[in-house]
Formats: sequence, structure tokens, C-alpha cells
Amino acid sequence: MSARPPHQPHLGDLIGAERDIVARLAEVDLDVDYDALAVVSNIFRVAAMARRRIEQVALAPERLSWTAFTTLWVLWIWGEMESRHLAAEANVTKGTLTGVLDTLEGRGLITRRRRTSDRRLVMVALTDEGAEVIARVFPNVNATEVEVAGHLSSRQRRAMAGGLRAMVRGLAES
Amino acid sequence: MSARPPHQPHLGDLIGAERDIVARLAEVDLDVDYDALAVVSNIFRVAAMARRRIEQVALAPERLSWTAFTTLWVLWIWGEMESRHLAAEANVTKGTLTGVLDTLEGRGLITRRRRTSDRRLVMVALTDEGAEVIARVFPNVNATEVEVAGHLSSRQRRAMAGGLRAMVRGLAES
DNA sequence: TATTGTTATACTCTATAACTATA
DNA sequence: TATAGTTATAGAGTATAACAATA
Repeated sequence: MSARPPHQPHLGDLIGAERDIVARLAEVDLDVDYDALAVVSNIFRVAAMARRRIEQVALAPERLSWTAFTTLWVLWIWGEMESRHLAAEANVTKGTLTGVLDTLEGRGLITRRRRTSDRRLVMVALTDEGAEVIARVFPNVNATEVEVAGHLSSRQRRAMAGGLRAMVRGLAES
Repeated sequence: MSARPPHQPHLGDLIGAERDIVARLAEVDLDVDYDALAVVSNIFRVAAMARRRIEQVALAPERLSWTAFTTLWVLWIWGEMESRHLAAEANVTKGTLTGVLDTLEGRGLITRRRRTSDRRLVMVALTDEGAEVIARVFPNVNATEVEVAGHLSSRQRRAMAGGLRAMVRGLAES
């Protein structure tokens, strides 16, 4: 039982929140996997906090949306790429990608060209200015990532990275 | 150097992707914290995959959006609550919450009532039907969480949960 | 017939800010 | 003056489906 009065939820008191959840779910007599709940719900918490911070600190000053940044990043790392692969990498539908590419093309950051061998395909590449933008933005993104992961010991960081990779691999298969 | 030909990115080959990133960032001669990059970017990956799966498996059949589910969940755990606290818990702005509550109220899942002591405040609570819905939906959400976290050993799960809590606490303070 | 990219529709969520009613 | 909730606006993302061009 929590000593905290009702109508005043935890608001950042994570351990207290988790205790409340256990107590409440015991009341309603449901069979719950609390370890899985803790892992997944805290991944959502960290992801939301980190994304918000990156958007405010690194992306908003450059007027880049999250997806626009991801798109530039993928093109920066892997170079010119078919549109369908770019959509898969950036984790957006092809419809969404069309809109994002329209915006980035209008701002002169990417180019599109039809493939001659298969004229259904569109190749997307960074322009010089697009490369300049992502090279300027990424260090600020990484600095925010350092801030986020900096609350871990280096041992914790390694364990986290390993566990996350295992989850990504497992989810990609199933 | 990767043996993978250009124009065929990794698409699920996580280790290969991370190797490509290291190689490419060395080329452009930027000082990068790869540990922080790996932790944060893989948190985003797992969060996106898990959220998509939960939405498809558990929420879509009940016609609940992610935020609507979160709202019902918070009310289920902590009971009747001031609207401003509910917004903070559900991680949405008060404007967004107004819209979500309109929808849920229209479907008879929650109620709103003005506080008489301070008539600026609105108290939000589950209806009986709202409690039935969340009690029916949550086990399916938790089952998906088990699927997501099930790719970890129990030792990894504990390490993950601990690390994530440390990050949440650290981010909440700074 | 199947695939790629584009277009269209409808919905959800976001940030921001103005507005009201209350305190 | 400050606060809580509502309303309004514009933008970004989603799913779904229809469509034209191409294979």
C-alpha cells in the first residue's frame, strides 16, 4: 500500500508509480508479467523524453521534423538509395516518405531521379547543401544522446546496448 | 569495411548497420560517442517496433488510439484524477487531452465533473464500461510486452529495467 | 498480374497561443 | 495576476486505398 494520498499521482516518482501499479493490479486480480511491463513501459518513457529533447534542442532550430532528420541521416550514412529502401530504413510508409521528400526537395536538400533500368524506381540522394545540414545537425543530436545515456555507468551502457540489440533482432524475426 | 554492395542497406541487420555507421562517420571525421548513439537509437527502434505491435494486436480491435489507451490505463491505476495531472501522466499537452477526453466521453468510457471547491478544475474518472474496456485490453497489451521482453534473459531484463529507471530519473531531473 | 511511387481521405497527435472562467 | 481547461490553427504522421506507369 502506498502512503501517498489519492489525486496526487507520482509525477516522476518512478519507483512509487511501479509500486502503485503492482498494488492496483493485485486488487483487480489479473495475472501480469511485471518484469515485461517495467522493461517495455520504461523504454516508452525514455524514448518519449529523449525524442522530445532532441527535437527541441537539435532539430527545431534547423526546422527539421523527426522524420526529415531520419531521412537525411540514412542518406548521409548509406548514400544514394532507392525510395522504397529509404522508407523501410526511416520507418515510414511510402506515402509519408513522398511528402517528406517533397519538402526536402523543395528546400534543396535532396534530389530525386528515375532509374533508367527500371523506370518505376526513384533514386534519392543528398545534395551538397543537404550533406552540410546533416553534418551540422548530427553533432547536436549526438550531444543530446550523450546527455540521455550519460546517466548510466559504462557497464550499464554496454548491458543496455546488448539487451536492446537482442530485442531488435528478436522482434525483426517474429 | 562492409562487403555489402551499395543500394542495399541492412534492413534488419543491426550489427551490420552499426558497423556501417562507424565506418561512415570515421570518413567524415566527426567526433562521435558511439555508445550513446547505440543506446539511444536502439531505444527508438525497440519503442517503435513495440508500439506498432501493441497498436495492431491489442488496440486496433478495440478502436483505441495509443493516447486513449494510456489515458484509460492511468485512470484505472490511480482512480479519479484532476485533468492537469492526467495530462502530465499520459505525457500529452492539455489541448490534446481535451480532444481525447471528448472522444472517450462520447463513447461512455469516462466522465468529467467540475470541482466545487475550485471550479477551474475538472475531475476525470472511468465509467463502469471504461473499466471493463481497459480490463479487457490490458492483458493483451501485457502479452505483447512479454513477447517483446521475452527475447531477453531474466538477468538481462533486470539490468535493462535498472538502466532504464536510471535514465528516466536522470532525465526528469535535468 | 505485381510493383513503385504518387495522390487522396480521414484521423490522431503535436505545439502554440488565444480565450473563458475562475481564483 | 495567475491558473485550468477549452478552442483554434497549422503542421506532421498514420493507415488505407485508389491510381498511373512500368515490369
